[in-house]
Amino acid sequence: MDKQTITIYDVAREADVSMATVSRVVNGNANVKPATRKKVLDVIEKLDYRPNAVARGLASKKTTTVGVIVPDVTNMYFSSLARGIDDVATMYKYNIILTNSDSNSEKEIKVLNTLLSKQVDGIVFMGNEITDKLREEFKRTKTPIVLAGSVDEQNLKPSVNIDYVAAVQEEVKNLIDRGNKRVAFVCGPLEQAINGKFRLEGYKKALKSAGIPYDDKLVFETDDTYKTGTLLQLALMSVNATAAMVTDDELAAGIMNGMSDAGVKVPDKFEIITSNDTKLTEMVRPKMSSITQPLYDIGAVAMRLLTKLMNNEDVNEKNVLLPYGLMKRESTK
Amino acid sequence: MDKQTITIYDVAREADVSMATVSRVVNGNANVKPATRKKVLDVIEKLDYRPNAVARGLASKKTTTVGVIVPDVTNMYFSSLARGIDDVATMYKYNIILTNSDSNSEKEIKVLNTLLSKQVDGIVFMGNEITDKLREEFKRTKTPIVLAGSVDEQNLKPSVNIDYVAAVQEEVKNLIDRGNKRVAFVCGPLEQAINGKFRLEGYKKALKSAGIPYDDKLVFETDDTYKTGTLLQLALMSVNATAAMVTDDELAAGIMNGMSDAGVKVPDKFEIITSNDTKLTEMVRPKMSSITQPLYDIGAVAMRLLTKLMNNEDVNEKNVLLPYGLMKRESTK
DNA sequence: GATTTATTTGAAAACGTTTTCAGTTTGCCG
DNA sequence: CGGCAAACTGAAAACGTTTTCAAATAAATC
Repeated sequence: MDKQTITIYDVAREADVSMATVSRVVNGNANVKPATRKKVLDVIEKLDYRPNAVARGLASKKTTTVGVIVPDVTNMYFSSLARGIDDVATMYKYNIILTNSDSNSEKEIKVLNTLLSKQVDGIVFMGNEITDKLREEFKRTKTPIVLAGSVDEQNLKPSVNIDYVAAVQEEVKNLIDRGNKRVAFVCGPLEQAINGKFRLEGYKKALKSAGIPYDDKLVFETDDTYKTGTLLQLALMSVNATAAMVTDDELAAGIMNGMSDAGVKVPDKFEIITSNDTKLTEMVRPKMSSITQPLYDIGAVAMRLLTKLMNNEDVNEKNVLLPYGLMKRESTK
Repeated sequence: MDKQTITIYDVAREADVSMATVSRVVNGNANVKPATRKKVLDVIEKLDYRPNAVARGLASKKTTTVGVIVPDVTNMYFSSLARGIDDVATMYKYNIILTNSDSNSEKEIKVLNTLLSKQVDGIVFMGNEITDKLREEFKRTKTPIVLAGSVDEQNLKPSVNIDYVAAVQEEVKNLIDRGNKRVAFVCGPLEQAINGKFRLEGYKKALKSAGIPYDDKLVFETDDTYKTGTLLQLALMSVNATAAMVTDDELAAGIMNGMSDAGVKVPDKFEIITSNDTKLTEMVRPKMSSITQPLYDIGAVAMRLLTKLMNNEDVNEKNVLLPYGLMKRESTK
């Protein structure tokens, strides 16, 4: 139907050189006489030749494409990471194939495999529950994989994160120090190591060093959505919580609005700290105090790490922890 | 280094059939005897064979990958569209290469070309300023392109949108009917046809039919960011505006918070209507009234349209307008 | 059972590059 | 100039599929 496309062969013929030479000039190989280079370049220009990346990928076994698996791009936390990833990806001449997994283990495995069949040069994975099956799939491939903003308790793969334990511990300590005896811990699925293992541990540690007994009535496991947050006000009140450490910004916004709508003043009657410092924290009233994470940077560093892995450079630190901070805004006293 | 990969040839040998036959069973071609099919399938299973999509792409000239060009995934408006796109893409067995353009025409052209060189089967483009140069690039390729949530005044390419003129006109009319004599129009870059041509036209029409003269002091051209919104309060007050029609949710949130922070009660002293109905409208207090757009659907329909184009099916309506709505929340009286 | 027709199969040529290896030129030196 | 190294260049073999076309086999018809 369309035999319009110009191939390297056409260029070679027209420039009266071999395909090899054309390939060399296209790839910036030094071993080509300036005169021939120019000749070829002119023909390329004239014919409007564009290399076919698929053929190139087949021949060179490099696609300059990396896969990105994300629970949901619609979530600001992940879109921020994704943006950081894409920026350094393009900086290194890669493109990203973006896939949404909905945190569904089956889908994760499925897209992982289609990404591999598409011969991506590497993968950055986001998603906090690394199931055994997924880990098996990870092991099956030699394609480099790095986790971004996602922890695997077994540290099978390189990763970029912050120190969730310390961050939560510090914030909960602050809450306690300000006089809150009953601090709730509102989180996403505890199955996810980031919640059930790390953040919860920080929470417990803070309680312990303050001599407060752990009460699992104060732990609320949710699905991480705004909507759910809005419905939590009553439950939180009924256990006499006066503050909450929340693991997701949208969830936290929901809780806060639920409180406000029910007439519970934030922060006077109820303090809230959230975890991701997305721009949502600033848009909401009162503005939410938050653990600050360099979201964009986590993505960017993860991608940078991946480029090294893809290049077979050796990396000294496989599990990077980026610095976190604590941003006091208006949802805490 | 790694000669681990199983090819179709290995399967053929092991199953004692030809590569053609293996290819047929992999592709679900009907013309293969059940017995051989099973034999091949067993070998595939045993060898853990996975087709190489790159080779497949070269041979078949189909990559089952589409390019998505978006100003910024971090913007909820676009991430919602992107999600719709990805969902129907995977439904039709495509993957998406996602690229951020920052609405920068040069970058748009650049990524467009790298997407084409990667032989994507189609492209969905988001970004509201279609420059002549970009249009030229669009014309250069036979790869189908559709615009999602993005208008081109010249209607060069198929697109999926809502009727921005009518939507804005209707909302501004409501504002006027409620007694607002001075309604501001706060928008992103007027160069973008969606603002400078369509929405502005709706605004003007509404004024006209209410017999109110158009006053360009009431038109505020911005960069569409939250931050800018927060800084607009004074300017809006100084032109005695009592309401604003805003073209972006984050921008609107900024304006509203700017107002609230300055002690101007919304909606009592100032009414605000926004345009994109992202989930932000619900998270902010007061909740923002908005034109509702089926964001996810716009993406989904655009992608569906693209599949048809890629399939050479003919489509009856090239420029789809999806229904919009008006959602009254708390930022209007 | 001989034909005819339909169903399955395989050989080999694409697809558009990169890359290896051997050959040609060129430049330099004595 | 002759000889040798260095700089360029080209032929052809990959890369791992799909696809075409003809051949082989099986099924159906009379």
